[in-house]
Amino acid sequence: MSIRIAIFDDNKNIRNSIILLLNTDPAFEVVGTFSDAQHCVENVLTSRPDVVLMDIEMPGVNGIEAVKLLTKEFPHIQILIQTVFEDDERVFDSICAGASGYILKNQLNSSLTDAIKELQTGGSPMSPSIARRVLNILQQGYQNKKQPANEEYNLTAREKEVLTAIVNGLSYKMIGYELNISYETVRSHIKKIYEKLHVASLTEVVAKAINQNIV
Amino acid sequence: MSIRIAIFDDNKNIRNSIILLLNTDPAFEVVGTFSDAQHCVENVLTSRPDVVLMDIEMPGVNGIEAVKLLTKEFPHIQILIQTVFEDDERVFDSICAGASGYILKNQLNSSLTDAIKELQTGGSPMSPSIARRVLNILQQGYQNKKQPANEEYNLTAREKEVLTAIVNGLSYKMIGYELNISYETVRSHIKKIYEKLHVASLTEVVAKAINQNIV
DNA sequence: CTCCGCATAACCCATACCGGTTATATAGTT
DNA sequence: AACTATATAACCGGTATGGGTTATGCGGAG
Repeated sequence: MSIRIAIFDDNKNIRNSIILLLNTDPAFEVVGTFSDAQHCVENVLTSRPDVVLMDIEMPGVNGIEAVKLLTKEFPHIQILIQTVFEDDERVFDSICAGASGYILKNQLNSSLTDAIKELQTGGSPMSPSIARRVLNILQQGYQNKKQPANEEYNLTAREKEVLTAIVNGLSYKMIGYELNISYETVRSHIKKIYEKLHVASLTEVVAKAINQNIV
Repeated sequence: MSIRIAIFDDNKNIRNSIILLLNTDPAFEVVGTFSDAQHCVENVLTSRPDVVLMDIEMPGVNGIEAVKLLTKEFPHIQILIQTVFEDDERVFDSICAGASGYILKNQLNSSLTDAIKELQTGGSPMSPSIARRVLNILQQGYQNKKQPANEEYNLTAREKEVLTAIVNGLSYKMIGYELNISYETVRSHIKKIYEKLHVASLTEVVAKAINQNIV
């Protein structure tokens, strides 16, 4: 059974050349071509494609918005972004919107058919230059998240338990009940935590614990 | 000028077959092969490769640790992970450690040479199945980060000021002083905030404010 | 012009939290 | 055996928070 494909692209020439290309391989069947994404949900509903080829720059609803709409309605649909843009912003937004692949138009031809087949086997075709951007985004996110996590406060296991309970909003009394220790023991632990984190109130503890993800 | 390549892999057969493969193309020059990453920094220092092929599973220092060490010492080095593993954990760690590409061993051969060339032109070769995982990681990170940020609590500008002060660890008295309002007014605002955030203590406010980045 | 949201402010009372200090038992170290 | 870290526990006194209630002045929506 052939792979059903829908094409969204505002450029008629590109649409036609893609159709020509895909028709040379019996593995593909173009079931719909659309010049805008205004009615993409209905278009997909009626043409029932396995794979959607999506341009980004289009009049009206842009490709990224369309991806959001489509993945919301059809969570398992495979969407391959094909565009001339390769800025971080659009790459990131497309992925977050739910695209399964992202390839550049300047290297379509041979790779497009491979890319579609990869989509069907659970892969995510990506142009190497796009992949580089994706990696950079991930690495940056990692740094932003993990950077302040370095400082070591030498909290004991018990103190971390208490700390977690505090961050979860429990009162001293509740913490004592949860950990099967007395109210005063909870206080003892918390005093120690205050010392080690160099703070003097629960609010500061919570802020510090979350921001430096100690919990 | 040919691309200088260093290989880290504990399997002698794999090392040899990679060398054989790369030697068929004059664009490549293997300048070092190492069975472990114990002395990877020195190895790279002496062999001066443009591209490092790195296995993950190795005795002693594993490939991900090696990537961290190498990118720390040589920030501009290109490291291509080649492994049989494709679990989220290792993919994520490798990228965060600073790898520029990640391909699976079961599809080396033809693609390895292409991958190395892509690295040199600023691309990040990735096996499609790896790329899928990377996209999933990004999408999840996005959801975790952005999802809880949507809820609108209808805090007024003043309430947000008070909230920020709370998160910064100020006491009611200090907040009053900072905002030039009375202690009791601060309390009034905080009571309102409790209502709107559906909480009943400062610790909960701080945790909620930070986690849902209201501040 | 009246009602509502907002910012301001005050009061009472109860409970929670903070700081300092002290103490015991246990386990691991030197 | 003496020392250290950890977990446990208690007491006192002081300050901070939390809940409920009420009130005033201002500005915008109807």
